[in-house]
Amino acid sequence: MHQSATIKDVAIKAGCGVATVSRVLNNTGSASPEMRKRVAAAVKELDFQFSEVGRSLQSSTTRTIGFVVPSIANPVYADALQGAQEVLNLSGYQMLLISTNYSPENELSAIRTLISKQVAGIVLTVSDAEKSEGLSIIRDRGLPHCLLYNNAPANYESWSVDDKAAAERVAQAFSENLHNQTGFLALNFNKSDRARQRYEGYCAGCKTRGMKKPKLLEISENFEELTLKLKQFLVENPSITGIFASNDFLALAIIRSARKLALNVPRDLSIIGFDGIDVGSMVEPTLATIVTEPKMLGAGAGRTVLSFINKTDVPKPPYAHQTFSFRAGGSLAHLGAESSDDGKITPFPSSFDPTK
Amino acid sequence: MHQSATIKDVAIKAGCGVATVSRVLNNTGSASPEMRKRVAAAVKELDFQFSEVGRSLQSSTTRTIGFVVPSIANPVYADALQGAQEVLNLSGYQMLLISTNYSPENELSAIRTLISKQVAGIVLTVSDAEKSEGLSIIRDRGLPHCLLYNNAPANYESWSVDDKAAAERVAQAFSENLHNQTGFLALNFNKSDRARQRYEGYCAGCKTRGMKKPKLLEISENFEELTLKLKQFLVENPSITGIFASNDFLALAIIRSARKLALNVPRDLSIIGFDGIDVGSMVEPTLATIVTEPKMLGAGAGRTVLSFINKTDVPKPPYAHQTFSFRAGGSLAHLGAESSDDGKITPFPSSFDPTK
DNA sequence: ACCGTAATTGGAAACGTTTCCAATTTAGTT
DNA sequence: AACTAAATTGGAAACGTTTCCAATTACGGT
Repeated sequence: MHQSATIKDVAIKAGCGVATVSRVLNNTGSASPEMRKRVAAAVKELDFQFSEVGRSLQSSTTRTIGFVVPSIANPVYADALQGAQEVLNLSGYQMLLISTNYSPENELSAIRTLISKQVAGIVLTVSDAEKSEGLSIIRDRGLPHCLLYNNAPANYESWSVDDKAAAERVAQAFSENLHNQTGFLALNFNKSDRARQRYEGYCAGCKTRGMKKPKLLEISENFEELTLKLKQFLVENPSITGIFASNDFLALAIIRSARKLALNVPRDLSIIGFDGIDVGSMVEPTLATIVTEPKMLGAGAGRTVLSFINKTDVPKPPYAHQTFSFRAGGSLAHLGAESSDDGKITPFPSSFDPTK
Repeated sequence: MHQSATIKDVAIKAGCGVATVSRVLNNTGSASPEMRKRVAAAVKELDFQFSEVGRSLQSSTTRTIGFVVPSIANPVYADALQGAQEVLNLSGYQMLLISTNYSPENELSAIRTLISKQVAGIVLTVSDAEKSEGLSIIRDRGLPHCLLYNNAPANYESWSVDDKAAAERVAQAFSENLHNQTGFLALNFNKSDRARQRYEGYCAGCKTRGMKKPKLLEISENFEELTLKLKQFLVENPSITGIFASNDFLALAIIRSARKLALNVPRDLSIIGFDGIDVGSMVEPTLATIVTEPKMLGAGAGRTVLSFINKTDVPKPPYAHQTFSFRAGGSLAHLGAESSDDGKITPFPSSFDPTK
């Protein structure tokens, strides 16, 4: 339970001044072999490690990058963090992580906290990049930063999926398979500009391809209600043949709900997801989805901030159309002439209860 | 791009000493209303925020807790981190996060880094709690700490799933459904004491219930080879009727592989997973699995460390048998008399290719 | 008007580093 | 042997806080 030794302790034990210890340990300035030996011995004996706090105060820079994300539990951000982590570790930086639960107020206080902790840079995902107060603060201070999963306003660095283009690609997929009227399923629509941009892009894509404007199906946290909402949704919009879910998790959930309503996916209802999580290709039917690369994006954002700090070349984010790809899957059906069942549904009873 | 203001700047602008500013801002000691007003004005004008670095140096404590986990991308740890995050935030602490990629060397250097950053406490998952060098260092220093997902040696605090008991529960489930010879599927068996303890517990459970000793099927990172390995495994062990996968992800992967081999789950092969990820109950068949609560565990570990720091009552981890529960699912079949197909298999060709 | 007590205030030290600069030692040249 | 240049060394200041302590000011009560 011993207190940490300081450089002063080392100096005393080695019988020299603190300046010498500092020089020896940092390999800056000269020192006699004899002195090096004595210092090394003292360090070993005391199990000395520098206090980063002392160092930071003196150098006014911490080797710490702040991260602000909506949720760690969301695999998209978790993967991005893992990617960033690997990049940071190689450069000897650490990750100070705050999750905001999709709340703009938390974003602001998180950013303030990171600033007072004197992080060397910040990687962040905000709920609305255009209006974010925290983001302006960061800018005003001239803190190295990079957006992640936010399509950036002018002059902001950002590593992100081009949500609009990706959503248009989804419209294309539905169109190619002769779907005309589809739905868009979103969670927390108002809390994230990502969901909104996907919807926007999707509407645009549908319009371009002469499809009907997609119907919006919005749900809150509560997944239990999803089945009921889906049933209601399909009754109100009987011509719907497909649903674009704004993430894969929702896609799998809606497939389950469809199953509970005795609907066959994809025969009665096609589903396309977003994100490309691995389990999507393990389930039956496999999930048609937009595949993204969260790890690559997180790593990129990390590298970008590091490059600002080190004043090296800023890495180029991928071109918009390279931030995603479409993965075909069994959940998307082609509405050929042979398809007699055109979306008319018999919503219940549930033929199968997976909770049993 | 302005430099951060310091307390000295505030003092000058407010026309007083730094001690006064400190007292006013921290609400410690007295100050005249007039003075408070002047200081407040100066703070606002300069957009002053304390430097936590300066504060930490003086108080020799950071409001930061270090976290060491094998991987952020693994949803179990991601969820645990999210749970811890929420607890920390409420107490005004932040999370300094390092992931080790399941490597003991990285564990040690991560711990050293955290110590030199002077974290107030550490929550950590190590690959082998009995032998961890980093853990001893933490102990020697008397740093507040708590293990997460490691069953603790004596005197160590830990929030963890009782892997052995949970694995025994899996044996019970197979036994109740009249399975006799089963397999155990593990990834990175040697890198984690979790997997080993599950295997141990599972073997013990099978023995207790008079089942045959489970066969071990071990794979490396590469999921592509899984199908081939499974085929080989079943050819070599034709009497196997069920497989216990050491996590849900593996369970879903093995179900896919079974499907590729034209095997029906659960008719030809039953599967039980571990972790209880949500998608497990969305897929068809639903996944029988051990449900755990990573968020609760992460939050508990966080609270434990905070309680050490604040010298308040240490929260009690759940009793061993409350750290998990068994969730029934369609992937586990009852081998009744009507089951004519007793595990004899015709391993190929694949009748369905989900990548098409 | 005067005194004692309480409230208010600021100077200075301390926390653990790095780095400037000056002082000392060593080595090399004549 | 004397002198110069180079290498080695340590003292002290600085980074941004908090807090001890002493000094100053304000306020009631006689």
